[in-house]
Amino acid sequence: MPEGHTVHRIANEFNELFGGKVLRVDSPQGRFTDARMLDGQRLKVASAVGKQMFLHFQDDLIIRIHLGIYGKWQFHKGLAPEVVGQVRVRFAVDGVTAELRGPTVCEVIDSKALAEVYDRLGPDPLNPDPNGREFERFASKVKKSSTPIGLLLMNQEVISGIGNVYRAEILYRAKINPHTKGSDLKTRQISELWADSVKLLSIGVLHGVMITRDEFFDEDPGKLERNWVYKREGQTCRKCRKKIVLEMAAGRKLYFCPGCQR
DNA sequence: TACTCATGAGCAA
DNA sequence: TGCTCCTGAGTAG
Repeated sequence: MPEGHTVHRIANEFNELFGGKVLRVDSPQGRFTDARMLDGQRLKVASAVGKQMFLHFQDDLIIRIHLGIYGKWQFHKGLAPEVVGQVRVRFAVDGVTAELRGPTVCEVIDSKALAEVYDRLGPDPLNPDPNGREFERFASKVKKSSTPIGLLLMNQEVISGIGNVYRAEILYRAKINPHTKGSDLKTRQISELWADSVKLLSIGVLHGVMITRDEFFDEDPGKLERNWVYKREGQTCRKCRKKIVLEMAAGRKLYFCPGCQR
């Protein structure tokens, strides 16, 4: 489930399992041609911004990984398993192997290129600045834009880490219609969107799934009960009983409640 | 077995 | 806006 919370979880797991260690790196599929260059290097630290993960090795070697829709990580304890299917890259130490399949991006960059990636990305609710500067960046981009908030939340230059599920759920929780222009939102509403993003993504990191109903923040109720509107088109709203609507917006499915989100 | 769909994003028109 | 790429799960027949 590659929205920002998944990527941060994986980065945490990498730090626990591989941080400070010398890694064996190979590409069974053969498409990650830089695997040989990284093999035998020490991983300093893993970090994440939005949906992108960065593995920082010695000598200014950084692997940038973006899962896209299809990308997946699998961690195996014990002996390295036999390769099944298309494995882009494997990272291993004695007793642990991490396999990456189907990423949109898996490439080696240096710190200069990393800075350029950081510049492009909007603030990440999972890396909040205690001084509130990240919120200010988000608010200023939203206020200046005549684009609907439903599209702005999906734009990684505006806020990074939000995907289709959180987009729909965060707007529902804020009772904001996704077609509302960014510039028409009140500061209070933008502030609420940011605060709720911080909250929901943090819950997501904790559980590993996207739970957006407060009553289930402590325990996952299963995928049919986790959300308010996502994938619930045609079903009745859990609050106002109106039917949840599904529209296509910029090629992606957009779910909302026409009663609660006027 | 074949087809459809998905939590993403870059690019051309 | 539509096409393309990447992979695997679920479903129809």
